[in-house]
Amino acid sequence: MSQPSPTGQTTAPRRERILDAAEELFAEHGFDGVTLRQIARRAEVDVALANYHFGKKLDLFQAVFERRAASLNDARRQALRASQATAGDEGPTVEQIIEAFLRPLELAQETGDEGWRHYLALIAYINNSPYWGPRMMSHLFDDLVHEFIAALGKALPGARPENIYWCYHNLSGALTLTLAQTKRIDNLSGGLCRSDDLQAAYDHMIPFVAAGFREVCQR
Amino acid sequence: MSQPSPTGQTTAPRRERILDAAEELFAEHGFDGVTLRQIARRAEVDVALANYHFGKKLDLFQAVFERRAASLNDARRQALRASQATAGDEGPTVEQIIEAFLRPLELAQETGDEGWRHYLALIAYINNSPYWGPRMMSHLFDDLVHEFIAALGKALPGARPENIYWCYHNLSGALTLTLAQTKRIDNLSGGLCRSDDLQAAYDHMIPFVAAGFREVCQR
DNA sequence: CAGGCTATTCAACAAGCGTTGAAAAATCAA
DNA sequence: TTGATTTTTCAACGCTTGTTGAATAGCCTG
Repeated sequence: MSQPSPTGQTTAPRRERILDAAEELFAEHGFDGVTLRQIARRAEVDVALANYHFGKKLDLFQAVFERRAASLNDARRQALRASQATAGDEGPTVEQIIEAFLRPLELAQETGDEGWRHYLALIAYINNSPYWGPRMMSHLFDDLVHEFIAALGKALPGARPENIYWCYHNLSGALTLTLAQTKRIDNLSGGLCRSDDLQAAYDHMIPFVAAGFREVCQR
Repeated sequence: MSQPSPTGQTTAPRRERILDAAEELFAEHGFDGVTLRQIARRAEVDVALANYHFGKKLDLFQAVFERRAASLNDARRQALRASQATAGDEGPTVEQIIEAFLRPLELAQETGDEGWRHYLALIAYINNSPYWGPRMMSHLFDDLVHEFIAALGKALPGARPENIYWCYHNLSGALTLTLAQTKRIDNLSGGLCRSDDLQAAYDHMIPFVAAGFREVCQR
């Protein structure tokens, strides 16, 4: 009676509902800004159940962080491979690589599954946090990032590795702020730009970043 | 007997010590990740004193946020004015404008005053936070940002305002991650890049961003 | 239907939280 | 030295927090 509900909304398995609620709340308020009781309330579940399924609060946080990581990494890796397959011997261009790095995120956010939007906002929170940031990000994303950086190195022959890393840092920052969905650019532009218009965000980000890479790494 | 201490370290006026401690802790752990008791302990002060000087916890947070805002805005505005003064009728170039936007931050962080480093990390935290972000940032920084955007508009004749705002968004993201000082790029690059090497960070960021603006806004 | 396992709730714990009012100390003016 | 004012401490409040152990309900296997 729990899974095949007609609406398919509130009756998902409780374990999953806890993850969903935690994902949304952690993304908006951070680890310390959220209470296990708030999570339980939103999941319509008893407080103790989170503990039964996930252990301590920090373990729940990590479970949320890891739930979608593999599938996200697969999508991005696959996009990179695809661009490499269609390219010639010299490999894909900078634009194509950045495109492969970013578009899967846009697609994930556009599935209509709000969970992905919250998840990516959570990644933004973690990536920008001096405390959780380095360790948690490294653990899940370093391998993938190094693949992309290697591809960029090939697309920018003769570039100094140091320069590539600094450029990646700039890319990562622009992306992080986009994922955070803070609505700041909405206010600033008087409604001309909308944080939730992801296609516009990435359409402007890709040429911006590609030009930056070329400028810094290729002269 | 309190101010003219020989070392000038721990004997600063207590009100200021509270702000310093709060600044550092809020920057690292966010608003909810810090306890008034932790702040008081670091400031070597009684818990109740924070309340006496600043009121509620949120008021203290805002006091920290506002303490250095005016002087920072002045420095950046002055840098913009200087670049406008030395430029001809068509105004400063994109590089010069970005330079004016960023270098005062580098200088602030390099004064040796650790407080500035913490303060700028706090701004990164706020700017990336969906909850505090838009309102608090707008209140203190919108006027200045609009001045810079106007200058960029003049340096990029014919550019669509929408494109300029999206480029500013990318710039803001790269800057925010730099200010956060998360050490992620240090790990990723195997020590090749250092988050606290601000000159390197800005030296790479300025041409990167300027090229991005040109690419997106000027063709 | 019986029995074992998993999932879920209930009730409560000690600890720590932000905040407060009143007492004490320090500072300053006359 | 007085007395008034500001600054700082003390002690405590009511409340919420994360976490837990025991009790209950649900579910599958035989």
